[in-house]
Amino acid sequence: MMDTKILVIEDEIALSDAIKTHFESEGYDVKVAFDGPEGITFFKMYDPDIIILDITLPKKDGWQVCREIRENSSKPIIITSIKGDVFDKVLGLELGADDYMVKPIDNKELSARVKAVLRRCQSQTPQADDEVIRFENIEVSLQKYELKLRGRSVDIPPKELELLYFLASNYNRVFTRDQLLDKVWGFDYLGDSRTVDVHIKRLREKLEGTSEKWVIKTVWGVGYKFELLG
Amino acid sequence: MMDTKILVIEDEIALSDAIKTHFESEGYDVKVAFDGPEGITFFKMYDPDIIILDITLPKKDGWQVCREIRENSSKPIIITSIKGDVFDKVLGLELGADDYMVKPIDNKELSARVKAVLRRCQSQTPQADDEVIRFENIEVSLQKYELKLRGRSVDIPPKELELLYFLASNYNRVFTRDQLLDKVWGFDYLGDSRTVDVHIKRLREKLEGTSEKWVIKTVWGVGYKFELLG
DNA sequence: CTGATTTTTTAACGAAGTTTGCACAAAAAA
DNA sequence: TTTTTTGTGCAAACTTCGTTAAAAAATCAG
Repeated sequence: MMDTKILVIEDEIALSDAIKTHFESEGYDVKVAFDGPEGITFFKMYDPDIIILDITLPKKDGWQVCREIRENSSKPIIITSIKGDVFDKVLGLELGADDYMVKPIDNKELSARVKAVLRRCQSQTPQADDEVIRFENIEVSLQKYELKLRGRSVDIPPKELELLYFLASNYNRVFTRDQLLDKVWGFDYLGDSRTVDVHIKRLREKLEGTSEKWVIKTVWGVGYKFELLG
Repeated sequence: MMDTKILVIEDEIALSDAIKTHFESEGYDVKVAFDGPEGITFFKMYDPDIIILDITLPKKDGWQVCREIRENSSKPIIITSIKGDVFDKVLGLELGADDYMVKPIDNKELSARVKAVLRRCQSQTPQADDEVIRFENIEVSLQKYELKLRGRSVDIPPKELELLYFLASNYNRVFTRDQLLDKVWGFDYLGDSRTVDVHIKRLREKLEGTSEKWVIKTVWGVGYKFELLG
């Protein structure tokens, strides 16, 4: 298998080091650039398969770098943004970014996203996308923003879908309300943790009686989990 | 229960008073410093969980204070600045501030930000692998918050689970009630050591007859241990 | 842009579950 | 026996949870 090459454009050395070490341990080939112009140069020289690009960079910011890379190439780009940054999803997508993450970066999550993005870009059929979670009688697609129960499409608001998707893709694991706010609502979210309860309630209404094999369970004093039953 | 300590470094007395009153009414412990050096001193003495730091301060400005705090600690810092101040977000982020607010300060928003920042800092940690403790017929997972006896999932309240987890992961070692209160309930817990007895009792009820190979044993005059037999 | 509709968030309150303090009984050492 | 330590039952205090309703925010259609 040919080594997949990752270019990391990131000025915070501690972070870029961590990412480099992590991906190298997973068998990728990694190169790091520390500012915008260096990023562009390395991109041309190194010809990476995927770029992980920070928004706040010295000399030339991430948006600009993204734009320039897109002039010559359609290689996938994952954008990372610091908390508190003015960060525009839509702008990112218009510039041709393929995914984005808000710092702090969790290596495991980054890995998953890199894999997902590569898979997406390598498979020619754009419809064939693996970001669908399936268990008995349930199917959650983040890309189509669609929930299917017993094969039937069910209307569901976006936040509920995202919450369900997150819980289901980390099944059996408990998350506190605060963790869910971070992961589903986002790092910068300001708001009450009781919000989670209400969404869970509405999810349970929709899912009620769909299957005996799984359930959204309350772990008293801790939080919630999507549990697969034996 | 809410024992979170906030250090407010702010020279404008009307404002610091308002903040103090507000957070105390929400159950936080608040201390106020009125200039830079005092802020540093209080930081060392008081060991707060979070710092709310004004930029314009007598004697030593907020940037400098931020820098000095960051030399020794990664405790979260929220910076406040007067509207119209020369105010550099990026500089702030580089110095390690965690959030910003522009005056005038709205108490509710400040509360929300404090909560959000604390949440962020707390959910940094728990990505750890699932540490499951296993002995014959027993399985304790802190990640799933689950206790399995003879392969069956058994309902158990969080404190009991944590106590069991702690004892089992330090099997054969005796802990006094006070040590258990420290380790399981938290070092700042104030309460009766008989509480431990009660939890031990209920644990024993649940675990009774599960296995001949281990037991929660009383060490008379000392405390308890999870003992492996054989 | 405006008003209607949907979604999300907040607030409140009762219900359910947990933890704790206390009193006293039982057990172990002295 | 006396003293000390531990076990247990119970009720009170406390936390957390589920649900509802209403406010606020976002989205959509015209």
